[in-house]
Amino acid sequence: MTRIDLSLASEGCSACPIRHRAVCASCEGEELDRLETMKSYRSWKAGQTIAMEGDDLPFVASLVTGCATLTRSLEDGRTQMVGLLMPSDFLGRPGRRTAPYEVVAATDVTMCMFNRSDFEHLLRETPHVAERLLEMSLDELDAAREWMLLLGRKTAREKVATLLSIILRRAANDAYPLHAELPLTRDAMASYLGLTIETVSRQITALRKDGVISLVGARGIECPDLAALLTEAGDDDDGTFLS
Amino acid sequence: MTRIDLSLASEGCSACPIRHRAVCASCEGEELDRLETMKSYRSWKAGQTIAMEGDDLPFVASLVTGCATLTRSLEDGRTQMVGLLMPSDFLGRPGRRTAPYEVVAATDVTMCMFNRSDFEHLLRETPHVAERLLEMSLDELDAAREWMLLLGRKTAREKVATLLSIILRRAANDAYPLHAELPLTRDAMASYLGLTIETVSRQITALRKDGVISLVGARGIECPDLAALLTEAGDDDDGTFLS
DNA sequence: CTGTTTCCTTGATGCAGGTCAACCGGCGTG
DNA sequence: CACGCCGGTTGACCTGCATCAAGGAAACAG
Repeated sequence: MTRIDLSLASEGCSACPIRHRAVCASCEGEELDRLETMKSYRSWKAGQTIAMEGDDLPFVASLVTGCATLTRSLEDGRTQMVGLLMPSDFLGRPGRRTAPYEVVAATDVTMCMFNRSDFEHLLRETPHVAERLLEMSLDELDAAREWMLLLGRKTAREKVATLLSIILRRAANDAYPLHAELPLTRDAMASYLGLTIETVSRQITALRKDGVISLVGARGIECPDLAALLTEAGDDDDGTFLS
Repeated sequence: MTRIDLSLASEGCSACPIRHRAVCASCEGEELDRLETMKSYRSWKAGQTIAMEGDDLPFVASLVTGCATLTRSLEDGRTQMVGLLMPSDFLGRPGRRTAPYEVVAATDVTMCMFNRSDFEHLLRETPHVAERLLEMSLDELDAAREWMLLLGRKTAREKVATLLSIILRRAANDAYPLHAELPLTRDAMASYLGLTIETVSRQITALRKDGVISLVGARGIECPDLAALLTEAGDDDDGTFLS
């Protein structure tokens, strides 16, 4: 169920891959030392549940590697993804004990965890961290609002094109054609987009047949012309809304 | 276009109706005095635009009275409401100059405004305020996520029932049957819910015919049985997601 | 190697909600 | 008073996506 990732545990914060983007980004010297003593790593395998809706969540954490999803559900079982955590994203909320949504590892995941009440103390004493957390929360709020526009008004094709463009943009290697490995199953994509698996599959097929993207192996996608994909996405503004 | 609300301008913060819920909630004494010197009031009539998408927004503000909407749009004109500001809610983001969405007064509106860079200074110097702003932002994020569940997965009837229940709950006078005046036009409701005007109208009619609600005059609704309405809304948890 | 499971694709069909259009009542204005 | 306008309702029709169903391919276990 749980395993310690030794390669990370043995290194200090200064070698951390999310050192300069996570909630700890603005910490230096003493503050960083303090964080160092508070943190612990924990990993989950793809598909494992990190927390259930309503669970007690005694920690907060930064996602170090992998990808995790936040999902809310209705009583009859319909579900909607409401958050997608990527490396450096923050999980948990100071001042709240229970998780308001299910948290699931979409790929293998490693988190850098802090005891919640310890972290709350830290927040009160180091404005740096509080400031950075506010900034990250506001970014997430912006992302959520962009996502609302997608859910409320975009067509299935636009939704799929938008998601693919986000993933490609994240992968952001400067190679052409743009290439990325999908961190999400069709199921997770459908949950993200407020669609069914079948519709996602059909739209991906359609985009492929129209030459906007191509599939490489089981999980890879390529896009020869990002501008074309962005046009399909309905808004050709920057649309960087995964925070 | 702009007018000063004298009844508010003449009073100090201590008489402010949102004194204990807004971003200033935790301020006392000197901090409050400082806010007092920084603030100014401004009002808009229902329907007026407070800021356009992309506009420079040189202030941040607390909504004192009335109701305002935040709306994002696609290039071809489709729009989605992404925020609904009620009294005590905060508008603007420290560290950003331009509004990422259109802000419109849904009813007559009065705001308590601060110059943005002055407010940013204040934030850095008074952790109280920063803390409160973080708390409010996280509440808004929760609200946005609940809203995403609605947009992605609820049926038209559930959407309308959810919105009505939120409005009734906000109005929260203990009288029965529960009563409220709708602060939103059908248009605004449709924008909120990711539906068309026609569908909203039909669903309201349907709920009325089914005895779940009744209409009183042009803008009033009554609900004899909130539990029944919440059942129609699809989730009978508390669903308080207007922050 | 074979059976099972998981993930994905494709096809056939139905329906919720969008679109287009007409109409109604209230209200402000010339 | 007549008129136009605005917000809302209702009807007829259409379509985009969900639903139901079947089958393929890759990964894995025995």
